[in-house]
Amino acid sequence: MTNTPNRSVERAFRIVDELSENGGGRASELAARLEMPVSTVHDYLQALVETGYVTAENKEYRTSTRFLEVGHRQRHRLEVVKAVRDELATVADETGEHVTLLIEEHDQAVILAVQEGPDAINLFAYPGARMPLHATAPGKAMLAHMTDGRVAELVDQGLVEVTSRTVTDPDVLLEQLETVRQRGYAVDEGERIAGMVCIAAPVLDKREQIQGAICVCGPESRLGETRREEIADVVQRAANVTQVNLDYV
Amino acid sequence: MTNTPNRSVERAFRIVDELSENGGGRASELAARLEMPVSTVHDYLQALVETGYVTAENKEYRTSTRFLEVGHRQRHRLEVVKAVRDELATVADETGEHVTLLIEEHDQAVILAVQEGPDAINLFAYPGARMPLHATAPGKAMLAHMTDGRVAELVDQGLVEVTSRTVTDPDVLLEQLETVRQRGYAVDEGERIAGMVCIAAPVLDKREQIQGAICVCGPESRLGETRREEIADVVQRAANVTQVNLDYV
DNA sequence: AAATAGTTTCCGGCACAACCGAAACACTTC
DNA sequence: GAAGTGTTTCGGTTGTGCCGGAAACTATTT
Repeated sequence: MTNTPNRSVERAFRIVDELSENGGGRASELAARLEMPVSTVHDYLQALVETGYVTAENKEYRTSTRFLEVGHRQRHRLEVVKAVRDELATVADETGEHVTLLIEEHDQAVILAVQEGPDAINLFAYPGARMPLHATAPGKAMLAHMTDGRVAELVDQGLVEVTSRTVTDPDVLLEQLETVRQRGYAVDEGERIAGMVCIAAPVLDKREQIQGAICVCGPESRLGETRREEIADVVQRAANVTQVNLDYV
Repeated sequence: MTNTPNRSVERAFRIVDELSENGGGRASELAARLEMPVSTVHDYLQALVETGYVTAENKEYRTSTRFLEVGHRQRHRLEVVKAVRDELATVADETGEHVTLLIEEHDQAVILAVQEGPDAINLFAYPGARMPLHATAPGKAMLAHMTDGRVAELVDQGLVEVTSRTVTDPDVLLEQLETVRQRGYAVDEGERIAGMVCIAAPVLDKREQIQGAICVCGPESRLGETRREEIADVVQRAANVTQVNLDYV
């Protein structure tokens, strides 16, 4: 399975990752961190600069804006983004909270768009940010509509504990997913960020395939039982509209 | 100079570019387009998927959201973006037009942030979008503050004609750059997009090094002589504020 | 069902390019 | 100006990327 998937490619992106995490660096720094010979790292950096995906400014290397370009182009093409159009803004207005659109990719939940309502808490949410599926409302909303086999696989990979409230028991998770299917929306109570409650509805296409999730996040203090239900309604409506757009286009 | 900058890296990113341009594709498609053996392309795709920068969905490959992530992280770290904070929004409000923040990278002007005013024309402007320096107001604003040597180098590489109005004569360009330095702002009259006028002011740091440019774009019909001067004032003020933030932080 | 065509995936041996040690080269710093 | 730190160049060896060919799928047609 894990044969030899082209070492050069793997190494090149290891370097990119490292650059991205530390916001840039010098050849020797990277070499030390990645435990590679300096000369090798140097060769790679040179090659990466040549491609235009890395820039060098006086021996300081950093990832270039080409990543933004590629990222945005792809996002633009994803149907969900088109379909969700101004729904996110509506939800942000109506709830006042922090609203995001997410999709599933590589077994993780990834943010594609962010819309902050007037009272939104400032979260570390930006397009491209990723998080485990089982520890978030949108993740659970999406999991609830995947095949049992797929879910089992993910469970097997282990349910990482993000906060003390994170669901790590497979049985509890499966039970919650059933609830999600019944109610039509998912909730997370400080399972990813302590003190934050998130409510998310799944976006499905006409074949009942999961395409993403719309998520509202706010502080626990502000989200009592009744307020949650209100929000759940708004989010579900937005998800439905999106679904219609998706099928129509 | 152009020795052998790691062929694998170059090829990997050629494939990424191709995927990005066409919004994805199959192994054989790419192989045909890039004139490479299918098996080779297949190997690369496999490796790319392994890294997480490409996703495969039932034999359809596309660039993953990791590009967004890397791009946004870097953008977040660029000082100009922090410094420009809400200035863009102010400019968009005051002018009503399409406002962008750009930097220079790899001899091109690259958009980092977009803010649309109430009357903004819908342009193909997104973070990461790039354009030639000499054919845009922000580009000229930045060129005006680069060393003569640097400018000469770029001129030597040729001044591509983007529209019929694009400045392609080196002498004219140099003269314009001088004007930019005197007036403090640059103008482009349909030199990149026919019918669009752009006005841009350079953002410098305390060492007079160019850090970026703020740009306002609107339709020719709406931007008469007096209106342009008004906009020039607004943009220049915004650039100044940004500069102060930049030096202060 | 069986046959056909068009893919993707696997395999393996050869050639050549990645790899990295060592040396040369830039720099600071004392 | 010598010593220290980091970058770049060089080149021989070795391991791995490369790609032709074949097998395994998938889809479509008869």
